[in-house]
Amino acid sequence: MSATPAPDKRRAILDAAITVFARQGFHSARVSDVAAEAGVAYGLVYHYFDSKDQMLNELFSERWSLLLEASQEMQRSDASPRDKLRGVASFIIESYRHEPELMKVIIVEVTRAANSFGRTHLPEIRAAYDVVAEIVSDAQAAGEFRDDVDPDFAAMLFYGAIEQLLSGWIFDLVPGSDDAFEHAKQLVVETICGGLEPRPVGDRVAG
Amino acid sequence: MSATPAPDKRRAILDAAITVFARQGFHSARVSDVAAEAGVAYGLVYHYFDSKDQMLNELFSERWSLLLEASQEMQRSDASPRDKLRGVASFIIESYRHEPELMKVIIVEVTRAANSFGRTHLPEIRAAYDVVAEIVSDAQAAGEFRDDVDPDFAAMLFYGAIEQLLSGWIFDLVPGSDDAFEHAKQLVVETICGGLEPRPVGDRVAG
DNA sequence: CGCTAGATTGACTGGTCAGTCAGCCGAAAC
DNA sequence: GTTTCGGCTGACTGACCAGTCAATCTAGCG
Repeated sequence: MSATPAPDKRRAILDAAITVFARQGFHSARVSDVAAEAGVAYGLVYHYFDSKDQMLNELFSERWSLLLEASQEMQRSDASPRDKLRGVASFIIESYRHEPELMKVIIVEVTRAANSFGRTHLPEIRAAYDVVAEIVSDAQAAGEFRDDVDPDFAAMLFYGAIEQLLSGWIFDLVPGSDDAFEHAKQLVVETICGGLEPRPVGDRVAG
Repeated sequence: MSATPAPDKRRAILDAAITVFARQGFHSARVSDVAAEAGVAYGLVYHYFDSKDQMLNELFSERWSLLLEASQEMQRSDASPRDKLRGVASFIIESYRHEPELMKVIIVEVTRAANSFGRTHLPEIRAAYDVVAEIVSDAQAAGEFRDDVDPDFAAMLFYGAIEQLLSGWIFDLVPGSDDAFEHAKQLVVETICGGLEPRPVGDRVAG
């Protein structure tokens, strides 16, 4: 009947993989751990997936496409550049708030693992950077951002900063309360747009 | 005689480890690869080192202590906050310019590998963040930086941004010419201190 | 009921390496 | 010349684990 014959078990395995990869890291996670966590026989994992790698690839792509989509939607909107950036930052931070394990896996095992899975997914990752670069570029064309900063450069700073924040929460370098999340959303954009040095006059009119 | 009996071979092994780890990544680098690269018998590696891990640990700590020292020196100097930050950024970027393989290993295998070696060296890594946080904190006390941004938060943004830049060069996301390095030193500090939005009046008086 | 097909099981295999170890070699000591 | 000892060698071992596969189970169907 359906194209995906028995989606329950397949999903259960994927969910178990999130938990196990987040807990032990992809490398030291055994396939048997995933099977056990899912309450399923070892062999069944290979019924639904070609390899251990494929599970991670699927987890990443599934989620990253949402991020990409959300970013593009922000970019297309008629919000201010600052609000567009805030939208992207919010989406990422909200993703972490709601699914910290999945985001941990994505950041730690893919995005920041440029040697292994990061390389595989480089095009997808870069696509997300490009959207941010576009936001900056448009803002420059409209005179709302200074034009002596390369948009790609700005995009790297933006993502680097947010990833570092998430890493801080993931590894308890810094407490990750709901309050901290809300605060961070504002602050990361405020800092990147406004800078650390005080503005001469009063604060600019916030969007 | 000397405390370190035959430093030549030991150093040769360590240097070979840099090359091999940078080329293949720590995980897929075999100890036999390191021995071959050093032109040395397999067993000799274990004469000088307890384990494969120890080599990486030593490479990291050796270099990171220099970074920490340089940062502390900047922090103690009477330069402007902006110049202090530029000093730290410059040191890191210069390190990459002169020893790209070593820096690649440090960033990719330790700093951004929070699951494995990053965890081991967390105290050292955090110490470097703390110095930057102190620079920011002092600047705030002197009224030179706005005080509504948490210094630890600012430090994370700063390091996140720089690491992302290095990653871009390391993995050829972005060309890494001498020019790009000089430009990046200026721009990363300028962006973080000055922000992406244009300053109302003329540029502030640079230090 | 007998048949088929897909889901499910888990013991087993094959390959990969980190780390060991028994011994070799050359130089200094006597 | 012989002894000693640390640097040095590389074949070998033991552990680990991804992926395989033959067999069993279950459900639908005529």
